[in-house]
Amino acid sequence: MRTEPTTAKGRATVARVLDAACELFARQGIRATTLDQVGALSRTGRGQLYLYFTGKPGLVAAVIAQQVQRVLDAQQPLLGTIATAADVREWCDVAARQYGVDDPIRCPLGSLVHELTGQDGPARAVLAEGFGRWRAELAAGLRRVEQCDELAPGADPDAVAAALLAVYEGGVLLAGAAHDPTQLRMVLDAVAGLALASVPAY
Amino acid sequence: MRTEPTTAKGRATVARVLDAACELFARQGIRATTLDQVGALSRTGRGQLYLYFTGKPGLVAAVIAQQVQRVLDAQQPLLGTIATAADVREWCDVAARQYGVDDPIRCPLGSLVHELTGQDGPARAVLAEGFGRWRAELAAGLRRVEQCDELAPGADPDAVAAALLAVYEGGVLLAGAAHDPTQLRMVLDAVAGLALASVPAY
DNA sequence: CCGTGAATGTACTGTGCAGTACAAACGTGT
DNA sequence: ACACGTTTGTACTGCACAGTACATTCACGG
Repeated sequence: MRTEPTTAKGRATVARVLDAACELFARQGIRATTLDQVGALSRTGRGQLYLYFTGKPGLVAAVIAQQVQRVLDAQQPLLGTIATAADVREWCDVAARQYGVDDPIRCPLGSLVHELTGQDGPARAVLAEGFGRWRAELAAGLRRVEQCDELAPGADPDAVAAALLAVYEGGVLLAGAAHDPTQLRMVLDAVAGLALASVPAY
Repeated sequence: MRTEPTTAKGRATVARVLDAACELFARQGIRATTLDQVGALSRTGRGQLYLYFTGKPGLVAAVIAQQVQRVLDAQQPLLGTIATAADVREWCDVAARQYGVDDPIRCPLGSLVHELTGQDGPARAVLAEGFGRWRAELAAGLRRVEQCDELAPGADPDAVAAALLAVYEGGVLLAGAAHDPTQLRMVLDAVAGLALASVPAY
């Protein structure tokens, strides 16, 4: 961001651009999104894009930071209250259900990983740190589950958290390739089933 | 492929182009690879690219088919002989160890998923079918493990196979974001640990 | 009501890359 | 040795998009 906006109008424009870019990057990828598309969706001209961001690389960096914040904010209410095995299953359910049969299946964070070239080290670091925080919050929830003795015996909350996050990202990938959201549900259920103490109905 | 090569020389050229394109697509992605780069690496000119392939989309389709075949061929010896829990752990170990600390961490198949636009339906289908075969071979191996009673009680071989593949793809993604191959190893070990019967040393 | 800095829109430029045309070299059968 | 189809290299064209320059409009303080 070259010039900080000083007026309310300017800040609104920056927010609109960020929103539009988040949307487009998540839906069709970074390289497939042109600055004209961002301009059209946010109803701004080229002028602002180069006034508030230093060109496309700058916009990408800003969007990644924003997208990380968004995802974590969206996850927080669910992750923060995980305390039982049922809550974990609920989290899986929500994660799987967010993708309809029609819209493209991509994680707004995961889909960005492969589009960063070797030279955007900082952006990649922000992304990696976002995944780290995500995993940490999940691990905190799983530790509470462990307190209730609803974790499978011998399962390490940190390892399970990393595994759940990975299986989610991988599940999104496979489901995206097959255009079939149920593949995501299947793998999430599979790992959840292995990691949580089976609670027979007695 | 517009024109099939009829001579040995022509076939050799096609093979060289396919090799070079596989390499470049896997390393830097489809959109980041120019036809000139493919030409340079395979020591061919533009002429051949448009003689044997119908332009870039055609090349992409051919490369995907080739890449699927390659990965499955490479996996076959290992997957075909899985019979015990130790074999599964060995598979995880090999999968994790293939990435050095320096080279970019990307699955040659997984990294392609996000680069296909909505319009390359056939290419995506080939990719999805490749994942399907991969999972099927893994599942066959896990069924043999089940025969030995070395699968965790109640674990379904098919579900575990899907989960292992997903956690591999997701682990590659996370490890790639963090530039840290150990993240892949961690999540593979975590899922393998949950899915395989714990064999205490007694 | 005017002046100044912020914000906005547009028209222009350069470049990198996909796609095309075509001429030269190769090689195989007769 | 010749002829013809195959293979190869290169030079050209057009376009899409990032980046730039600049003229115009807005809004707030004096």
